[in-house]
Amino acid sequence: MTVEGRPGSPPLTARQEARRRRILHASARLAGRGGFDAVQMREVAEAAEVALGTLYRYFPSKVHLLVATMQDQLDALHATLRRRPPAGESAAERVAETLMRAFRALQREPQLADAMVRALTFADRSVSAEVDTVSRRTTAIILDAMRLEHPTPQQLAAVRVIEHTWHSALVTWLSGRASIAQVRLDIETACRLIDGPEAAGERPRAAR
Amino acid sequence: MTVEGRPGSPPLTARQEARRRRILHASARLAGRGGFDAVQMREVAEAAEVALGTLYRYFPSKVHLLVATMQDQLDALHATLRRRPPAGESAAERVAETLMRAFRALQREPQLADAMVRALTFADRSVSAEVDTVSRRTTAIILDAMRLEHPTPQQLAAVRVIEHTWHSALVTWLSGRASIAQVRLDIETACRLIDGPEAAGERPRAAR
DNA sequence: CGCTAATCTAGAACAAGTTTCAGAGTTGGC
DNA sequence: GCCAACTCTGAAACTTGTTCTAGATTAGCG
Repeated sequence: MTVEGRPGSPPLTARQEARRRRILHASARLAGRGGFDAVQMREVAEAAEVALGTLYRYFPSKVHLLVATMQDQLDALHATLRRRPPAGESAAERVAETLMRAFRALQREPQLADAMVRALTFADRSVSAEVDTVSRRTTAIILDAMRLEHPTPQQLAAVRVIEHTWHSALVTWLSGRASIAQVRLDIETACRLIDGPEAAGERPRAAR
Repeated sequence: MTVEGRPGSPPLTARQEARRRRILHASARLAGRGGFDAVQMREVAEAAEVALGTLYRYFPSKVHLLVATMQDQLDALHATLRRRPPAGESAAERVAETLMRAFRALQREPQLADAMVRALTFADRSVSAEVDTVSRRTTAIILDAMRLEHPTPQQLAAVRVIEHTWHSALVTWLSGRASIAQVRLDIETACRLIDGPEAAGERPRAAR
């Protein structure tokens, strides 16, 4: 029914792919200004030179659109990180460094971050597949940073908590209820879980 | 400007207090059925026998209304918990038990939980004061469960991460992306942070 | 009581997300 | 090149959150 950029569904023609790209671009640009509220479906359609009905065929709701926008941004981030991997000594350090780097990227476009994160947490069941994709990509980024051959089940559990912390801390920062320092502390605290409770002596300390 | 039930602002007359109560009651009832979407301002106003404009004078937006509803529910929960405190031996156990108990309470009214949590995470800056109140009450509940005389800074940091985990896990459960077992595991994982990385034999003992 | 300011009501009006529909344009298969 | 099926467009309509207005009610006060 829906076109969807996901590989697997009917492949898009070049023009369709271009439309999809224009839409995502317009979405990100509008979000970069006023945040969630500034992404108005009529304006996105106009900016992407597409009819409103078409926009809705590509993305069945504003939330779908913004979650897709987030997938896009995450991909870009992941690529960047692969090019310059984190340098910490322990897995915990590398994860914390990676997340803080992602965080600084979001800081540069706080309005865009606002739009994407609000969409993500506001998403209801009808978007759960897409949200899940975002979640899986986030997990992949964290696991990449850990650089472990065989993460233990406990470490995987730790990754889940870290992700929760990351999302929630982001939300509190975006709504002005936590400072950046606080976010960093929260992330570092959660990352302590990676090295496990036996962490003798060594405690997370800022790399560099 | 706004009436607000918060003590401090102009005291409400009995009729106003009654209106406020009717509104919150109607809100919770509607949320208990269809969740966030079912809480429609016109319907709340009608059910509470109040004009739409009055509803907006008491709660300046749907999100404000639902966050206030959450404050209400949290108060009730906190009272219940005080009556029957958690019984675990370590602070971590008691916190996990408390949160799982809260979680079961929410499970009984998943639609209501959905409405409240969605409102909470969707809230923008204009609601941050109210959201902060909710957050502080949650913190109080957790600290109560820990029953520590002097929580260390690290333990306070752990509480923050636990709260993040709690919120975010709730969101993923509500959107059908995590099972209850998974939520429990996540909460228990986060609670491991309380007992601290030095987890040797005995640690934070209950002040009892 | 009677006055004045604040509050409440009913209802219209507005804004933005979403749906719908008729007609024009594309595409893929033959 | 031509047809059938699908896609896109433009515009109107519908829904629900939010705002506004004019007139009724109520509360506080002398």
